[in-house]
Amino acid sequence: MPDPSFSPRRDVAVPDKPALEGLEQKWAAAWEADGVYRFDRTRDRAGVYSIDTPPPTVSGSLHVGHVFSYTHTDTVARYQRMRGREVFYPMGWDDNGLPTERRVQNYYGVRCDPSLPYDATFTPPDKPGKQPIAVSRPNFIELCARLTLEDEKVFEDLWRRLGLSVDWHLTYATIGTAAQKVSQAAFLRMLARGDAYQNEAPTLWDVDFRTAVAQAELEDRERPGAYHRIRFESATAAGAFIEIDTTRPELIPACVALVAHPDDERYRHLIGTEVLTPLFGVRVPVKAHTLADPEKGTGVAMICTFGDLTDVTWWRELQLDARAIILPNGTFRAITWGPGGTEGFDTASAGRAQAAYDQLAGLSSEKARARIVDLLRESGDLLGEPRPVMHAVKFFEKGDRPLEILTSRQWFVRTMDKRDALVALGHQLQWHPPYMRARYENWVNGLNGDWCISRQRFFGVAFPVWYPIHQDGSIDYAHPLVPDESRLPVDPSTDVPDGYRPEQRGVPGGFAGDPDVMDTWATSSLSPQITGGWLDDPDLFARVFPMDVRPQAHDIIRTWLFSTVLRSHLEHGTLPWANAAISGWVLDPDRKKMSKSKGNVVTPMGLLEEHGSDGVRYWAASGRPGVDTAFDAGQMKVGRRLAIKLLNAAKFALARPRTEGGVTGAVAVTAGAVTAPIDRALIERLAEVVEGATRDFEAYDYARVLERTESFFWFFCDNYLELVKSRRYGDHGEGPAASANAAMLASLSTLLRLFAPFLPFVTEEVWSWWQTGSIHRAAWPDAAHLRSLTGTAGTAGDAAALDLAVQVLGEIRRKKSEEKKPLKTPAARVLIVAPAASLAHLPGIEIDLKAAGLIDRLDTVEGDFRVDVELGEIAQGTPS
RNA sequence: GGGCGGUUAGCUCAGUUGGUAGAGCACCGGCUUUACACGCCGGCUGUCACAGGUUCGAGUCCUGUACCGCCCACCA
Repeated sequence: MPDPSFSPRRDVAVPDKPALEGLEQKWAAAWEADGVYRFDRTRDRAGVYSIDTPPPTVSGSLHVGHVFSYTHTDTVARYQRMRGREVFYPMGWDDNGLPTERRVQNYYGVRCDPSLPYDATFTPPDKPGKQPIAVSRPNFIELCARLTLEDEKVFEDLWRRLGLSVDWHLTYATIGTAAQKVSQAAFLRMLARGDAYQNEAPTLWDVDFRTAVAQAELEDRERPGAYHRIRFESATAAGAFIEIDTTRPELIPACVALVAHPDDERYRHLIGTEVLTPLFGVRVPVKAHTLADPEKGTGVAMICTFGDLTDVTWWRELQLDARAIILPNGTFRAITWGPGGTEGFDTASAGRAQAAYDQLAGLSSEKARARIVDLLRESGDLLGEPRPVMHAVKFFEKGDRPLEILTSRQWFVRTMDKRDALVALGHQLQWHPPYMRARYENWVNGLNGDWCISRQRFFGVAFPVWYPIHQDGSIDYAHPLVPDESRLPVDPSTDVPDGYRPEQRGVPGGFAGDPDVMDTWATSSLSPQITGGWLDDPDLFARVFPMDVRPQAHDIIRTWLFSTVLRSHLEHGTLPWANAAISGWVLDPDRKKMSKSKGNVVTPMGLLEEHGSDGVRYWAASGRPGVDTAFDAGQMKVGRRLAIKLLNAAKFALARPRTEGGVTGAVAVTAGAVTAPIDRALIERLAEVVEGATRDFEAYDYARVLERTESFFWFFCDNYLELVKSRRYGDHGEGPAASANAAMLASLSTLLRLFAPFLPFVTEEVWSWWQTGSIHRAAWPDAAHLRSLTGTAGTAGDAAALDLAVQVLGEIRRKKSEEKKPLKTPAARVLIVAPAASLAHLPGIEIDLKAAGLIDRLDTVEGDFRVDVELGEIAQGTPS
């Protein structure tokens, strides 16, 4: 059976002192020059293995966790390449979004003001000034692009050093033109189909970033708070009160109702009555709703617009008034109370309400809370003192203050009506490890609203939409103006809708651009379409999509993975990929997630320099799919030693034996060349390793492949090579030497290729000593080919022969160790007691055993297995 | 409150159809052995979290409990 990867050179060149130093630079340059990882787009879909690479956020630095998970993907990519598939392995940069905005603002000392026109001559100051300079959105975006370009270069250098086999011609940026065009086109298609819609509704709002955020970007944080027992007086029976508990007394001015459970006997008689809010004297109804929990507080809750998501539900389902008090920046807005005052704020005691409220206007929620507690205490409406409590509060994951809920106009993607389809797609997807599907399903089933994709920010993909302005100056949101796809990407803050002139911007009868940008996930959820050339290169798209794998970490299943599945479902009616390979996190030795500060102490580049890229990759690849793994420099040292061992073992295997016939280290190994029982057993064992490794790689269990290969390799070095050393040097003739050489070379070739996905540098180095071409384009080892080397007779019984040899050799070693004798001490007499069936294998291994064990006399007796060893003396004159 | 993982040697972890408990690191002892002292050989180390159950036999399967971690939740 031909093995095209096994084409040894005639001029084998093994260095005297092989070393790892410098291999990364040497081979990274060679791979680039030779285009080893270049994607060949002439292959059809079946011949391609396509990867939906996660784009790391560039406005930060790469940390150990990135090295960890990207290595996992790279091992699979390299395996697939060696299996003969053309690997589509792009690299993206997530330079879109809030983190970049923040960095650019600080770095250049600027602030985005979308109302300004583009200034082509603008250059940022050398040093950021005290007062941020206001710049237009296009100028701001230019600065973002400029800064991220620098970051991206640093990232690329690290990835090359780590040995990621990406095709560096296939890069993308989430703010790049291609990404903008795809995002906008996909949005317009959603709009046309009705999958995207605009709505003015209560929305989760971050008061610092002053933008809407999505459910997926929430996180709960434990914060100290306090229950305040507040009394509401009956509107009809003076002196009768209802008591409630609240953690947000400052929202009393926004109170629109009280609510109790319909089955709660204590309050049933009050349902349908009205009460007056304390301090403000607003008449609000007492309502019944099943979400009111009799166990919580007093059993009656205050409904405000809006304190939390339950308030939104109550407000909507009970059809209550809206009484909004918080501005987008988180402060209490100015309000006129009393009959004829600001809508919704009618009250019986206007003067008192106004006096109270004026003390809150302009304050943040936190400050207003402290103030209103004083007022309530003075009025007697606060019963007892606040009772401190720790409770979970919702935050934007990147935010510093609790979220508020504000009514605003936002763009949404319909997801609630697609949950069943999304769950079904989750079942079609192959998850590695499988239990990660539960997180996805959990999330989909827990969705409580459509996906809000608009953000009131600047550095993102703009909504390609304008609105007509009525003659009265109001904006006609119901009839958005959209561009033809051929115009994309557009920036509605500078571009003009078809049929309008620039001077019509913002004037009655003219148009207004949509001021918002898309959520970063609304763009990155299209990563397969962006990299695959969905719009511009349908030929490429057909060759790579749906993709083979999405590698990513488990913390963004609810965001990136979910949204990508959704978008692919909407746009193509299919899954975006067949497999999801989920990586775990890197943890501190004390089991905490690697923190930023630690990540800065342990820089990835520093690790690569200290332990070598192969050493670091070894550690990374030992982390099983989906499993959080402790940071362990010890494992990197082990990996480095493994790489060094490979150099030395290869040097030995390729050394020219001292034979008259001039058999060199690199003869081609042909069918039937492996004849000695020990050699045949080794090859059979290796064939089994290859089968297992292939099976595991197909299941994305790269860690097991490494484990299997490594385990075999150490056996190969410590036992097999020691056993056959003498024979392969030709001490017992050319025939026996040829068998050992054939087995050694076949093993070396196979081991190098098994290790190649994990240790790309050292394996390429060794490969280059005696083979042509890159090992990373060589064929993955084949068990059938290996077995053909042992001829057609089969290898039954050979395994037992090898086992016996190893056991006896072990006993001799133990004896020498026990007696603290040098290993070169001869064994004067060795007696093997063993069953006849076992002893029958002895003739086949006797030569190797005697040579390796320095045995002078070897006897055998039938019986239960035992080995007796008598040591001799080291002969005088033995060279030391 | 719901869900998902985990609990095996001092440490980090394997243990895939149930069949006498494993590796590496660390530790101890020994050895310059014509690939490697960035090496080699040998040794020490376990109520497999706990309690039941199924089975001839359970680290492995079932039930429950405890603890750790993560995800989710309408936390007034």
